[in-house]
Amino acid sequence: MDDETSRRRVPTIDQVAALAGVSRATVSRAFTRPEMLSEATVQRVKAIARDVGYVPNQVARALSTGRHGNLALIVPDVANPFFPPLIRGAQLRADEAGFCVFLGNSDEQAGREDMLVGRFTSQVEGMILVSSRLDEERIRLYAERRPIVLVNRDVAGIPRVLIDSATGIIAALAHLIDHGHRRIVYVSGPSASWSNQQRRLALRREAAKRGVEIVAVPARPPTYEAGYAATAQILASKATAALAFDDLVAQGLLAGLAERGIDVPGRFSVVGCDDVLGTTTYPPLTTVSARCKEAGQVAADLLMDLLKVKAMRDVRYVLESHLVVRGTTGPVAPPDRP
Amino acid sequence: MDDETSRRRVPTIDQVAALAGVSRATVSRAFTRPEMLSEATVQRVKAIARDVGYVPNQVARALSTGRHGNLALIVPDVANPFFPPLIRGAQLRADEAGFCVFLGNSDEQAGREDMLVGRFTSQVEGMILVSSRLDEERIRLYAERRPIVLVNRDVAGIPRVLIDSATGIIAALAHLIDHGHRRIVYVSGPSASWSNQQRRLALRREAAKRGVEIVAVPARPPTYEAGYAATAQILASKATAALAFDDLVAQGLLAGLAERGIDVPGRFSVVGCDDVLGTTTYPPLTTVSARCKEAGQVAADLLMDLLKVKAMRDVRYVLESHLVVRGTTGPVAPPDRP
DNA sequence: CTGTTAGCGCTTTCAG
DNA sequence: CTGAAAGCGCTAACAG
Repeated sequence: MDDETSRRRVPTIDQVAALAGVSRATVSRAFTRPEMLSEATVQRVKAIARDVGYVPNQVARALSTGRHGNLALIVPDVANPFFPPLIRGAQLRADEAGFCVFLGNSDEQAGREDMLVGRFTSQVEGMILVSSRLDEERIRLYAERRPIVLVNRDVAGIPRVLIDSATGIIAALAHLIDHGHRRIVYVSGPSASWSNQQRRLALRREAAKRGVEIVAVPARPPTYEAGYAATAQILASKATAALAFDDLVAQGLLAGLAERGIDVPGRFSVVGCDDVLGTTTYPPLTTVSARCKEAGQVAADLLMDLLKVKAMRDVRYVLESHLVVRGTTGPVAPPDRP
Repeated sequence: MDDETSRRRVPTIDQVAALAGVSRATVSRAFTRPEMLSEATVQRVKAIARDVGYVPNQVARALSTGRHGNLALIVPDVANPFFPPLIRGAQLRADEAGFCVFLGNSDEQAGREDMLVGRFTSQVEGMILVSSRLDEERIRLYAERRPIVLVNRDVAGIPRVLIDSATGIIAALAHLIDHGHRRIVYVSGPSASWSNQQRRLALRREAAKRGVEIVAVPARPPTYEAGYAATAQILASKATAALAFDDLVAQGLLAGLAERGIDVPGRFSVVGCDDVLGTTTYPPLTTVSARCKEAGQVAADLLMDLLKVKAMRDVRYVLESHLVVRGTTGPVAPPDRP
């Protein structure tokens, strides 16, 4: 038991009950179901509670009810610009519903994610796992204990929200084609990534349909450095535009281009993906908006719905993306005439 | 009581005890005081626990001990690139110490911050308030209930960690002076901000000492847009370099400069602050590194120390900053000779 | 409308 | 070294 510092003088339900001359149940009800009590009793109890500074102990309440109004959000890396808006979105909704949110950072490691899930389980009513690295079996196991919502991870039977970049990618391709581009490189990301697969596939399919050529150049891991390093190869492909796996890669490419004195979008067009860098650079990046904030909101809403209904439905919520045209795309340059 | 969905199948201490053929007390001790048990018992209990996926219920433990191993971190805006590294840092330490962290987003509003603090109080052992908007009185009040550590907020008597940009700013100034700059603008941030005051003051003092001229141009709120919009005024000042309140503002300025065809660093030098954009842009930004990640780590460590010692010391931890020279600064341009 | 009676799952003396 | 028993503070049937 502790203790002198942290719990000293914190009044309990019994003290209030004694003072008010009622039972503990009555005090409890005065706070949780006042409509069950006479107006007078409620007032009296509350007045006394206020006097002695009584506040129901959430921990005790949680132990008894199993509901503590907490949820957990686990992401691979808080510092990756893709996640903060998502976190923000989820938090916004949680806040509105009076929920507190635990944040976990898995560091992209399944082991750490596993540990975090364990640590959170008893303290939350449900969890949101973003880009989970856990294997399906494990996810299913945890989902049996607590409602779980997945983001950007497609496991049948587990509620999930997926950001489908296909729509945006297709729009981006159309945009480039409209501007006369006929040979376009896709700077690809992690081959195991659900997002990368989506993007690559959509691009390939659409390009075939439209009769333009796609050249794939890898940038792995998908970072600024990788994009920068890929510049030479991209240029060598004789393409006039590039669509990058994400904004970070696109920025790297932009840097590589700038360093070679190649004007963007005058001589080369670049499209990013995710829209996480916003307009923080020059020229502002044309990109496929991933709506990560919405993904967070939807996931949180979904989770809290599940909590309410206490029924596990097989939800697969797909968020479409769209193209945001800014300053890095333009008409294909006229051929050099020396 | 609930319930079928949310608590179904979560193994309890009793099940493990039964399976291991020991008492609950022994299982409990296997996790909290293994040194009290024989090595063999500990192993056996833990093995079984692992098999059935037992993890001690933090809520029950908290009710019994008064300690729940949670802490809260409240920031003004998760999506502001300054905070994620800080969050990451704090979390890293908390994790290592077995703490779970609640994340709160105050949206820069004192009211919301206040509400969050209230909501968290009963569930955490302590809190970290980053760039708190609460007034001192309120902070002091809360600090009486639970240990509180402040980041970038200087309230006497409350443990705080401050990122002192002065050292970095002075280095930046020296760097610019070395390159021949004699008239430099400071693109200032929120006047109420502790950080802005630090930066401005350091710059002013050092400039006076070194005999160079500082021109202040405001960018409020400190955003990309504000930096961009300030470009004209900055140019009009006839300065040859600018030091921006933060990296976002610096980026805005960079965009404004690029749009006018002014070469950086050929014709104009720019220094950012905080080092949150990293090298994600071209040219890579010369900036004053704020070591935000360390700030988070120190704050978390400090808080957990406080928790251990149960004594409130008046700590004022100052983190110095330093200059990171990248590609946006260079020698002052030779005068135009038409 | 209000009281009684059991726990929620875990820790912790106190005995063996 | 291990077990038995007594709660931590609150909620939730079930009776009245």
